[in-house]
Amino acid sequence: MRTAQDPLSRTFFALADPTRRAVLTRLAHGAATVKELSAPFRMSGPAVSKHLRVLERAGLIQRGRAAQWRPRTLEATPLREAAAFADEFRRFWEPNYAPLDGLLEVER
Amino acid sequence: MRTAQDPLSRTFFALADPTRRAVLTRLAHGAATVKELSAPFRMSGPAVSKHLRVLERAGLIQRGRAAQWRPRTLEATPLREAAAFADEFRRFWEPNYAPLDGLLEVER
DNA sequence: TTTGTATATAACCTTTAGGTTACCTACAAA
DNA sequence: TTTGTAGGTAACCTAAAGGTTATATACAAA
Repeated sequence: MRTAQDPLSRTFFALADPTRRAVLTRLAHGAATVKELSAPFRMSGPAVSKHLRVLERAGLIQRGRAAQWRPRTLEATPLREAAAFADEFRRFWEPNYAPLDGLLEVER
Repeated sequence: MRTAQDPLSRTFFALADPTRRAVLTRLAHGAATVKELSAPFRMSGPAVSKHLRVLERAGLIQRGRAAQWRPRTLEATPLREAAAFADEFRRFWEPNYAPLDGLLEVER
C-alpha cells in the first residue's frame, strides 16, 4: 500500500481489517477510550494505537481529550463515498433493482 | 496487510486502490481483455496482472478464455456485504435517515 | 510527591504490496 | 513453421503494514 493515496482508497484500506471494522462498530454505540476499544483484542496497546491512527488518517474517527483519556468518536462521513461506490454495482447483485430514475418512469 | 484474511477484508482491500476500482468500473460495462483493461494505465503488464489477481482473490472478477485472450468479467456479489457494512452507518451521515422498521412504524 | 493508570512514541522485525525487467507459454495468422 | 501478439510467471527491489517490547509523557489520586 503506497501511502498518501486518495481519500476513498484510504477509507477502503481502513475498512480492510477486522479489528478496525470492530472499532468502528463499537464507536457507533458511542465514544470510547483507547482502553475500552482495546479490550476485545489480544494485541498490545501500541498495535491498537496504530489501527486507530489508520482510522484517523481516513477521517473515520476523531480524538477527544478528558484528563488522561483520549476518547475516540466516530466520524462516518467518509463512509458515504464508500457506500456510494459499492452501490453503483447494486444492479449486479440485486437482479430486481432498478435505479431511481427508472423507477420513477415506471410509477408515474 | 497479512494475507489470508476474511472475505470482507479481502473485498475492502481490493477496493483500496484506484487502479483496481477503475478496472471494476470498466468491467461494469462488459467483459474486457487484459490488454483492454491495461490501456488506461501507465504501468507495466505484470503490474496490472497483479491487480487483477487481487481482484480475483476477492472474488470480484472471473477469468474466461477465448483463443489467446483471458477476458475478465465482473463478479459483484462480494460488494453486497461491503455495501451492507457501510450502510450500517448511514444514519450517521444522513441525519434524516430512519432504518426500515422505524419508517414502517411512522407510516402505518 | 510518589505511585498508578492512560496513552503515545521509538526502535525493531517479518511479511507483503506494488512496482520493475526478463523470460516463458499459448495461440493465430502469414 | 516462423512470427507476432496476449498473457502469465520469476526474480528482484523498496516501502509499508502490522505486530512486538521498551520507554516516555500526562494526569489523578493517595
